[in-house]
Amino acid sequence: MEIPKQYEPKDAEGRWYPFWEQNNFFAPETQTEADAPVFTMVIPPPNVTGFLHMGHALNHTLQDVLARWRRMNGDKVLWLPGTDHAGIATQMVVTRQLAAEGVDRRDLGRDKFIEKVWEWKAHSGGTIQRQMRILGDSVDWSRERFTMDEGLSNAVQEVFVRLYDEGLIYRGEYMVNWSPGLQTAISDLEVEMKPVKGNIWHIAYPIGADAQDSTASGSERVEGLAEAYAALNEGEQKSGLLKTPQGDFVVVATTRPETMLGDTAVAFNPEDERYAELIGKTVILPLVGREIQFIQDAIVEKEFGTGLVKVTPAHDPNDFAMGKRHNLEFIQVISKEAKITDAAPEKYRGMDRFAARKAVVADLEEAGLLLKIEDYTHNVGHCQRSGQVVEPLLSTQWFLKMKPLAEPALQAVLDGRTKIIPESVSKIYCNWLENIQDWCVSRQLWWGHLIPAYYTPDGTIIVARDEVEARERLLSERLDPNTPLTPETDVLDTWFSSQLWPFSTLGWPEETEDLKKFYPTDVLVTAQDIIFFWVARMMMMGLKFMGDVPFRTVYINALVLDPQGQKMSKTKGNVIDPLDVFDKYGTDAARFALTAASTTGLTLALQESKLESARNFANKIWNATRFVLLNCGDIFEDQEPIEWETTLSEPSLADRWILSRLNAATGEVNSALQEYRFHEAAATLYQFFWNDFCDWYIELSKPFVTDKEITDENRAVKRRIIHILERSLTLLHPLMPYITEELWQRLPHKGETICLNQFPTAGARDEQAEQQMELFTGLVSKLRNIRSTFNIAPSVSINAKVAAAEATSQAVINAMSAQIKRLARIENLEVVTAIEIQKGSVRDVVSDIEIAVPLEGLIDFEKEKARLEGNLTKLSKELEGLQKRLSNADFVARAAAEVVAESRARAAELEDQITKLKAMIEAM
RNA sequence: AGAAGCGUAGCUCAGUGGCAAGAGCGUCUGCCUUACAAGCAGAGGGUCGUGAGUUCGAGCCUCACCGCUUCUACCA
Repeated sequence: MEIPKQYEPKDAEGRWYPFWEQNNFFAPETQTEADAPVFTMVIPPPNVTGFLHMGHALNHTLQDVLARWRRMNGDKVLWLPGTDHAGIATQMVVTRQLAAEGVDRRDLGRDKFIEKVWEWKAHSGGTIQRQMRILGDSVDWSRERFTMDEGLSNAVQEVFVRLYDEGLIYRGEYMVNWSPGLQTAISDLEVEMKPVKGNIWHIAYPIGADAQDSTASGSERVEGLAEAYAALNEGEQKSGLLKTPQGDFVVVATTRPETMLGDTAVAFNPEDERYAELIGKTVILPLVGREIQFIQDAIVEKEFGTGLVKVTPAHDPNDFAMGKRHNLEFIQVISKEAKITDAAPEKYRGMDRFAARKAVVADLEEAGLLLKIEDYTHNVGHCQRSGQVVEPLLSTQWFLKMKPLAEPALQAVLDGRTKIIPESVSKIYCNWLENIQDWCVSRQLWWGHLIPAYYTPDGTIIVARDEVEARERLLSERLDPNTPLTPETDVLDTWFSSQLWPFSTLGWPEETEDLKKFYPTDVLVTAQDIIFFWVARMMMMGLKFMGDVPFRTVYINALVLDPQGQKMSKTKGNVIDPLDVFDKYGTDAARFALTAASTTGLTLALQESKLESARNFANKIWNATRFVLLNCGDIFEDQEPIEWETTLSEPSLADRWILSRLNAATGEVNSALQEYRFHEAAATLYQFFWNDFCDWYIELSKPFVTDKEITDENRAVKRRIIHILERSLTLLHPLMPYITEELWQRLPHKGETICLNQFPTAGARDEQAEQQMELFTGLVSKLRNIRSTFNIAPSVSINAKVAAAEATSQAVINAMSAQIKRLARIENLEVVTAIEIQKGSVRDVVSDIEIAVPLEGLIDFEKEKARLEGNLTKLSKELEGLQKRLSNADFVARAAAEVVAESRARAAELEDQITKLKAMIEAM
């Protein structure tokens, strides 16, 4: 049989996915047992425009581990795939593509553009799906969904209408985050605050009553204000006014001087005595000439800047609130294009906001009103998608009231109906819900779900599923059903449809079989950056429309960092493409590395070394199987799976031990996955397979397995090794699907695929066998250690004497003596009752066993003495600690009885070893 | 500004109040021992951030401090 010495992942990875998919192994219908438990997950839908990034690779791997594990446990598993229409991102991609062809989106028109998007999706939209197949995602492709599908669009419409009818959706003119780059409103969550180096400009506003026409128009320069301001700041501030021969001035400080064109008040704190005298007075707004009032508002902090704030109600959220409170005028001086409007003086009209800032500053300087410029770094909102500075703008938009929806979603997590892992994330979740703000859901885009609303010529809003229903609603509101209706052109925020994902994908609002069977889902595996965007909103919608939480458990997977522990970002240029990684190391290795790195933390630094060791592990699995196939293939009589052999020969110590270790590993893997401790499952499998199975069991099997004769005993060992290997591959399959399928298919097996092979359940441990094996491995290791310490070449044989105090130890040594000799390369192993003092021997002790290795002439006595004394010191120190503890009456009285007993036993063992070591040193 | 999390071997991280604090990688030594050099065998490496407290007993619990990270809110 030809089997390469190195595992070549490409081969197996290309072959098995089509086989799995064509045979429908991943459809829940594959599980035909009627009362099988149902296990459901919906995939966090990636953007249809996107490519999978490292975060997806991790996210999908963990979901696939769960799905495959549960499926092998006999559950009816549905892992539902799909993609998100990603309004902004997709519109940008297609717009850019059209632009490259020389076509302007606006010339094309809305309907044609949307056609183009669908065309684009048909041709280029399959990337995600192809990549998911490479990852090995065991999703049910027959149930794949897209957020713009007809069914999901119906769900969106239905939800919108119902929420509107309940008064939870409203339309109105409010301050929103406007993205001038995208020409749409965006939600608070889509605004990213970034520190920007800027300035605070201190500007003098002349007091109205005293103001001369000249200063108001700015045609004549005011002299000496800056000096007066400096003087004012020197002394005690009784009054905040600047008194000059040309009249009194107040000073405001601002980071956005261009917005002064829209100022309609100047505000100060009611408790600020410096400005109390200003009540009832007005200022003349420089450059504009508008007379505006003073207001008092507690939001203004006395200590910040000058304690006076210019108020621009149409261009700042706080000022907007003040404007509402004090009934101020709202003057929009910045347009949706971020240009100065006609509401501003002619000179500035049409200027870009940043150009206008420069012009305003220059003109104030000219007029002598600019008193101070401070450097200042402050947080400025940027549009997450376009990167442009967000403009707070007064705009008519649709909003969703969140408080009434948030309350049940909060409660569901507090009372544990949905469990968030890790626990710390649920605090973040709760905190956000407790302070939730209304959500601006309308977007001025073309690609997305149209808001189901109509307007009559007089501006009455009719929300309805379609025009027919709209006319019915007109009638029911006693309006003319033939009134001309203009449909709304705004679309909904993409997250408005994503929040319905756990039930819209199952057919809602229809009462489908799937919906009944699969809702609520069991687990949502997702990333922490979409807890607010997505998880919290799904919770709200699930509770609202399904009356139950959308998922029992939310598992937050780690954020994948680069090898230096830095967040990956395009600007830093440290983004790692998962497909490159999967290509280089193999899918199974990459999956294993990601699973093994999924520890309790919220981040995960992806190191090459982890991928390498995972690749080496895959190779180890390959070669262990290669060994079995080459040496045990001769007993494959038929394809019947090989069970644990008990009849041909009595199981040896090694046999009992490996079965016990397998049971231990099986139990640990099952409980680790049950509790989402992915790294523990991976570590357990790695250690069991490599350290127990390969390092010891396969090694111990060699004399039997490579024997040309097939005795009953040899046959039994072969059958046992095949059994353990088959069980190991099955345990490994959820983490490493391709290599395990590839190898399992070559072993005697039942069933078409390892994907549906029964996952092992843990049998009983054999404590005695484990203890005895520990004695054996300890002895072999000690002998190897002696060889290594004295530089005995592997080719050189040595002799050894051993004497065990306990009868059980003696029995183990006798039973395993051939193996001890083979593994430690001992020519003659003498088992004696006591070792007499003998010069020229290396002495040591392991557990209750004394060892002597005659190495006449090879021993440096000084060094050897130092070595033994080193051991002695170490043991004595430990014993000292134990004795101190045991002599403490409080410890003996209060500590658990087992702990005390253990300490005593350990102390006794140490005393024994110390005595032996002392004798050995003495004898030298 | 608030909130949360993290500081354990050279690196990345595990670690239920109680065995002698672990793993992978890296380092050092010796091996092409018939499954695997992507391997085998052996070794070295730790005042568990600092300081106090609780406890018979603390890497783990409490408090303070230092350092790093993230999230939320945003004051002109």
